[in-house]
Amino acid sequence: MASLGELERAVMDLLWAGQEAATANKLRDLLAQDSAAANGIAGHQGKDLAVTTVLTVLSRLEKKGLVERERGTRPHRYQAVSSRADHTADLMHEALGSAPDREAVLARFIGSVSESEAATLRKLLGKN
Amino acid sequence: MASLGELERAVMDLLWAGQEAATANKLRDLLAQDSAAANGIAGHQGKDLAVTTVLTVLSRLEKKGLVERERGTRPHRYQAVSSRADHTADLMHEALGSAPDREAVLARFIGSVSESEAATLRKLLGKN
DNA sequence: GTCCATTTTCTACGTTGTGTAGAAAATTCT
DNA sequence: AGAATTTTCTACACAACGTAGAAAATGGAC
Repeated sequence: MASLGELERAVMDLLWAGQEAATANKLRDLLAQDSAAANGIAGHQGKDLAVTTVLTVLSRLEKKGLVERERGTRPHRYQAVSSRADHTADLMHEALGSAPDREAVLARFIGSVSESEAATLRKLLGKN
Repeated sequence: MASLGELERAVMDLLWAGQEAATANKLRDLLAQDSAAANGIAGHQGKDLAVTTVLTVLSRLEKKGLVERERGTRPHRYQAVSSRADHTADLMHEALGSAPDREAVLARFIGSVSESEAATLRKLLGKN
């Protein structure tokens, strides 16, 4: 599937966090804020990227099928195709599917899950 | 963590499949066999790589912590550090851990698991 | 102890993915 | 139409990976 670079990931995180579709400019601003926060608010006014950079990344994410763009409105608006939870679950399935011995994988996986997660899983499996 | 290239993955698959530590030459031969089989046995005698290529890949895998080498014996012998099941389960945990909303991820994950896998999970989790 | 065959390390090149952005084209606003 | 905004095109640097030759290290034969 698609593994993401650092910036691609940051953009997806923003899209996943926000509920509405966002423009490239909006995303650029949010990225600047985030990086400022990351460096401690002191002075360092977080590297802000060129809008074209953000647009390039968005195009690549669109090509990878992770992002959808509304071409109708003039500043195009972008949104994640699927939720972070769905995407992450897909990644987990992808990993699981890459092994021929799925049962063994599940056994190891369960073996190293926290107790609260185990509880969550029991609940989820119980209902069916 | 470490994402693997195509050849790196092929080498790991061989190491995971075999129980004993293997030499680079042995792995080269196995890779040639595999690629021959992949192309249908007809003639195409599977591209065989230079041993140095295999050694380079093994070094990189060692640096990534996926492979361990015995330096004592003269043709060094290589083996996987952890089983494929362990490695795959680690990847799943890595994906899971990358999301802030783990419960949601688990819900999606369980939602798209086959019935037999669900059964396996119930068994592994003890409780009903 | 020297020479040869085997093995390992070092170095390198081509390709692809990603971060980055300027130049140019397209579109909208006034 | 002209100016401002937005999008596309093109490009470059850097890292990862597939690939392997050249050179160095090692072990065995004589």
